[in-house]
Amino acid sequence: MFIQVPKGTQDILPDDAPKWYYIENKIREVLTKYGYQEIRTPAFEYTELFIRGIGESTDIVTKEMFTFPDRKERSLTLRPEGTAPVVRAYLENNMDRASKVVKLFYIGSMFRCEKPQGGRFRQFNQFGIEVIGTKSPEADVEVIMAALEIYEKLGLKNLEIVINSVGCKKCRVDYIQKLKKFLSNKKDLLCLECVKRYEKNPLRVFDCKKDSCQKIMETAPMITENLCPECKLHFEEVKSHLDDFKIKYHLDPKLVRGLDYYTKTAFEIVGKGLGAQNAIAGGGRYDDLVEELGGKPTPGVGFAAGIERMIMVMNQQKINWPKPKCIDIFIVKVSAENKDTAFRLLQKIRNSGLSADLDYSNDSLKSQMRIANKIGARYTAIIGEEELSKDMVTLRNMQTKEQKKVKLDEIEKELKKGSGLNI
RNA sequence: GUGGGCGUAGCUCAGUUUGGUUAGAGCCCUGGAUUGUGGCUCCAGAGGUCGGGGGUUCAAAUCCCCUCGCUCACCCCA
Repeated sequence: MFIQVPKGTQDILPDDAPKWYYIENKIREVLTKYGYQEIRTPAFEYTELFIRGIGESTDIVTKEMFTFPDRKERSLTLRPEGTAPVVRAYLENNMDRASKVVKLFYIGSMFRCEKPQGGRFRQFNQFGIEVIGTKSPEADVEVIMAALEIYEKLGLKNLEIVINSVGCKKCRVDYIQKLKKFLSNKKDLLCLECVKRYEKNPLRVFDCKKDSCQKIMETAPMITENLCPECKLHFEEVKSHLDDFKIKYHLDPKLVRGLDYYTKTAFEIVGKGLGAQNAIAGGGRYDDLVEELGGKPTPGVGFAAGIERMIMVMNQQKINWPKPKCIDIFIVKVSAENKDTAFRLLQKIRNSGLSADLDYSNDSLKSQMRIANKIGARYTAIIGEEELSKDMVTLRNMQTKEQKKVKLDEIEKELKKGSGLNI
């Protein structure tokens, strides 16, 4: 076997590439309308950024990062997510001084060293947005609406919004204590995994799929019942704005996200029929992150969305992708003697702004016509003795089969007539 | 990291249970029928280390062991 792509990576082949730029353009179009500006950060950062940003005990940091030393033994890591780098860039470039609220978006590859699975890759692409500098619940809602509009414009259907509040530093600590207390005398009833979770992050016990653990958690205290007044009010306002815009959502007090920096609002957008990896976007508020990374206390909110998973949903829902543009004109030479003329004409047509191509081989006319047909050329320009003697080509409309002789100089004019060959 | 399924032509797959001549089909590709004209049809042709290595055997795509890859689920996430 030849060398293959590394595990969990993939080639985007010419047939699929247009899907990607179609999606990327739509993302840029919608987010620009919402007042966001694009930012591009490096593919790797100093490892410490992610340890401090995402959290030392998270799965991403403990077992999923591509980490390697540079030549001076400084530890680098391929970015596993986009928020920490954006906040780093925000601080490093003093963006807080330019305006009070900064609204950024990014599109790019992320890297996590996990075992690949349906909808899960080691290099995958996300787009995401970050609103830094406001604690207004309107920002939380705007972020969700921006994501929804992108999905809607691309034709995605059957999406569900799941939302929760995970509280702030203060009320979460109180709540976790309460939850631990509740679980402490039930530890022997929990599964092995959940006993570990109890120690590490008791909120995750809610996620366990085992019936026995679920049963115990039914009577557990809920975070939403234990929010401090500020968090409770914030959550109420977020919900009422969503109601106001008639955006349907599903409240899930058990939704806990895997990154430590989330506070208050946490949400996911879930696609149906995607298998186990069904979250196409996830995000929330991170009011402590900027400070964690060395800035002044500054609130923020955002989300990250998986582009591969979007494409999976779109393919599954049989969305009509825009057709890629075909070549305008394919030059066909009757014999090898017309090669030079054909080559010169080719470049001339290209210089006029039309797309053109030809087959460089000396294959038969029939074979060249087949190629023209296969690549979907709108017209062929046939060059032979007969045409050359009059400084003309035979222009053939490949759809209608109509053809006529046209002066070399008038090919461009002929094609640009609009309806094309009307002969 | 744990567990299941699968690797045969560029693609989709048959053949593996029960080892037995030159490993098949459809699509795709190339050429011809049509000597200056594509798609449809017909004809012909090309294309394979049967994922890789080792073992058993007179004989292995087929049985055994190892390995690599893909895939699904768990964990977690986009």
